[in-house]
Amino acid sequence: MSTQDSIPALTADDHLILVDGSTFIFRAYHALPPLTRKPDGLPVGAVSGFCNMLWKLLQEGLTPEEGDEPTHFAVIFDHSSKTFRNTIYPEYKANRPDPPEDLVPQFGLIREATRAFSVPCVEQEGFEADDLIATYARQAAEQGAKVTIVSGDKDLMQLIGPKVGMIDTMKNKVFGEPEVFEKFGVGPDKVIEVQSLAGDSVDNVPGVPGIGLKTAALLINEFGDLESLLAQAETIKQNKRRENLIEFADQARVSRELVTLKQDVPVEVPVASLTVTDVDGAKAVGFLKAMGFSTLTKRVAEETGAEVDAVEPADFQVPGWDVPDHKGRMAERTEAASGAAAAAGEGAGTEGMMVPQTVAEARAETIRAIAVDSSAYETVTSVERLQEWCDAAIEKGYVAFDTETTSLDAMQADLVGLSLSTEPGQACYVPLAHVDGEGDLLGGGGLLPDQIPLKDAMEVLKPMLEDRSVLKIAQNLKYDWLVMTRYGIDIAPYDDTMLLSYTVDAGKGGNGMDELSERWLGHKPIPFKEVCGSGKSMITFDKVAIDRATAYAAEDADVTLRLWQILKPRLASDHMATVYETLERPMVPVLARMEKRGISVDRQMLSRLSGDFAQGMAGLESEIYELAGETFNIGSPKQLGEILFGKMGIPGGKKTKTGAWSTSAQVLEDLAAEGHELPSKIVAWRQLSKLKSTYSDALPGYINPETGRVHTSYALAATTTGRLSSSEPNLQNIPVRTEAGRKIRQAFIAEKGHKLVSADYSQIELRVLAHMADIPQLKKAFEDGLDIHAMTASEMFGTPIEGMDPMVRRQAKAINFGIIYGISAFGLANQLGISRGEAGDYIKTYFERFPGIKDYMETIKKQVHADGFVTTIFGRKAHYPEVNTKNPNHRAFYERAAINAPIQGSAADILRRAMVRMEERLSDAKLDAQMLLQVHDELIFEVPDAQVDATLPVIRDVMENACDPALKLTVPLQVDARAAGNWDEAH
DNA sequence: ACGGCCACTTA
DNA sequence: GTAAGTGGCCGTC
Repeated sequence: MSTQDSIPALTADDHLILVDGSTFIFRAYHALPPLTRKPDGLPVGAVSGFCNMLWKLLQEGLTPEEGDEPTHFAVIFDHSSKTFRNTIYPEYKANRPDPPEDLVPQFGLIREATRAFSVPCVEQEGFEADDLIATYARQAAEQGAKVTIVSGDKDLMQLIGPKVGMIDTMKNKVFGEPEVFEKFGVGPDKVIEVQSLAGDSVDNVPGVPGIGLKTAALLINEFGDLESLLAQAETIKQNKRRENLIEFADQARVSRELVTLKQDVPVEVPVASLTVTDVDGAKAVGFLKAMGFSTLTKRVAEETGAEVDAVEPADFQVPGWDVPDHKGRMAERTEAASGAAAAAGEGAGTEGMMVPQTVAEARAETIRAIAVDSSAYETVTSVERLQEWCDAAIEKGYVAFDTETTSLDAMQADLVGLSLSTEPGQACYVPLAHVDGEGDLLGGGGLLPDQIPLKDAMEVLKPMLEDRSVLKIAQNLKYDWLVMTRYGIDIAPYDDTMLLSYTVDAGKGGNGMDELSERWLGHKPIPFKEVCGSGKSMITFDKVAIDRATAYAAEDADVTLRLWQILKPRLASDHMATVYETLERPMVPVLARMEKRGISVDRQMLSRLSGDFAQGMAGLESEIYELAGETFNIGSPKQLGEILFGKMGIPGGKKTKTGAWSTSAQVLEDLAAEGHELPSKIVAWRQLSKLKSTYSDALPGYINPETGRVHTSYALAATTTGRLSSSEPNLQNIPVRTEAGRKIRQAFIAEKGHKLVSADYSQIELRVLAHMADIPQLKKAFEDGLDIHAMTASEMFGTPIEGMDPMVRRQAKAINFGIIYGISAFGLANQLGISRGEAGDYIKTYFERFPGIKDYMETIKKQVHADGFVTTIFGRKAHYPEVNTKNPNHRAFYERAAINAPIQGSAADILRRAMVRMEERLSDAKLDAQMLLQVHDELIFEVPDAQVDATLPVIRDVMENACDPALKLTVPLQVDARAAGNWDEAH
């Protein structure tokens, strides 16, 4: 090429940076918080991340050291989705979903951004960005220059070599040979071989079935490369592996072609022309101003000498973005600047004048810029230093804290240490009960030196942790609250980062600290299992060496503080402060106390039941073996399927997702109805087996040896809808349906001299629906105290409520439930055992009788597609980020979930309101009733015998009026409450 | 030892 | 058709 001759070649002094633009966009979009431009709501989160990274790289190179600045620089993009790889293998990247709607306009914007910073922007028809990067990297390296690829894409790792490095700026991670080895189990030169075997589900590279990265690395390390392996495949010992390697040899060869990057693309832009030129300040500032990135605008202006005020924001079209659609919402948001800066502590400088979104983003940007360095933390070993940390917390007015203990079960956990952080990057760990982890032989386990005596530490900490003017910030505070309360400390006031995240982002992903840290800080905290191990070899935290414990524990406090600074301002920007303050935060001590109280179970009774169940199972077992003509494992659906549909030749078996015979209760009951004897015995056996293993056998193991009671753990941030969940043990699914099951429930008993009171809302979800969808007939029926299912049947079929056929009522009941679940003809047909057509007719009739319900459903669907979330009557949000998927089945699923969420979630909100008020109302009435359990529409209390009559009305009153005064529900709520010696009779 | 699948339990 | 959690089996690590 003639141009190449006129430009000097690269030299050993040159440094070429190649930014993988396409993957950066996706990564930035998902990793960074969503951010929209102020005036029109144009999504610019990924653009912001990109500009910050680009500017940093241009300024500093890869390290802040001198001499590492790039001499050559380019951002490489994919041109279109079809490349030469699709000719080799049409399925390549075929299962890639379409990019999210709000990401599309950012593709063009990032190209604009690149040009605004005067950086070459390269893409080429028929080739992926990866191929261009491979080609440029090879050319530059051959000319002796240093090359750095900026990407997190593992597919580029094959390029790494002496001259070619790779860095993931989003995760602040440098990839060299050791990192490649860690990821693929081989060096960069063998990455292709491993990938061709392991395949890649994301890119739809097939590989060889049954071979993952681990096995692939093993094989390549043994045989050298793919072809040698395939040539010697016969010698592989493992049957399945050998067969697959032989059968799928050609598939592996195709895979190898797919993953091999093309290093000889006839590039249209020569590598030597990718030189760095000075940033044109006015041009860059114009772009940044147009985007509304105030922090970066200022920084770039300072560095380039451009006058911010003198530059007009750049004007350009953004394809795929409709401005008018978003104006209304944005205008509303702008008004809500209220106290967002104060919300997160130090509201410094200009923040007070910014809108909440901008505060939140500016905060995130600043915090991300401070590196998390787990070697920089302090181990506090003296009372004096601890006092200084507490003073610092009091001075600041807030402190992040975290406890380290001997157990994940807060009810059995002993305090081992505690960490504090008052500003990002600064944190300490206070070891209190670490013991010698090594010398078991010499009776190790002695308390290690240089630890503050527990009692002295608590004396220093207590005033600060209980100080009303110091906000304590924790991740999943309920745990720490339970631990600290046993040491006589009542933490207040507090914030919980897990609940903050749940409040603003429910449905977008988990709310655990590690996940939040990666999502918001781009930082992966030290995993617990790297400190304590896992499984059988797991050690308790008191055996962890103190320096290691400091790195882990102080990092948790550091990360928690950062998350708080990022998430707290979002309460204002997202209008979620009331939800957090009335439905989330106050639940922490309420649930903690319920967990602490626990509930009594009758151990003897459960043990007897286990015996009874075992006997019943044994009887059924022999009958089953007799009928089957052989013994087999009844608990194995696979073996059972072979007996029923293979050996016995019964036809009509359904398939499960994995293609195996379905042996679900539904299938077995259908077979029983056809006159087969075996299936119903299997169903009966399975029920007994479940009752025995999950309940009568397992529950006694949860009895706490100190309290003699069972303490469940409630998760506040586990569901998308706002419901709680219960685990270890799950006390929200204790049997009630069958006689045998109710025996389990009878084992939940009141303390001597007490009764259990169960108070449950009647039809709360249908009432909520009647209110939200504003259905006159339903509301009237609830006001008149009618049988709602009978009334539904009467409306639909015109039959009088008096003397109604129970089967007709049953059908109406199924439809009512179906409505709550986002009805489909398929589901209703399944439930009622009728045809899809009949079910469709029922639904049609229902919608004709209750047109408001149909309107409600359509409105919800529109909302979720437009906003990505739906809301409950109290403003809780449930997000469905994938609802706009093209897959019709998935789409319909998310739509049903979105229809259900406001109904289920509003009911959950009402329960939460009742729970938050309950304790005070009881104590005001001088009642000693204790709230023990919550089961979605039911609360269980333990009440002194003498107070039962006085307590019931109070409980009912609180529950029935739980919406007051925030909201006037247009249907009455009805609560039924009863007292008895055990849960079954109270229910 | 761990994870996916299937089955069962609840509201 | 919605929302959850647990236990046994069974294949992979």
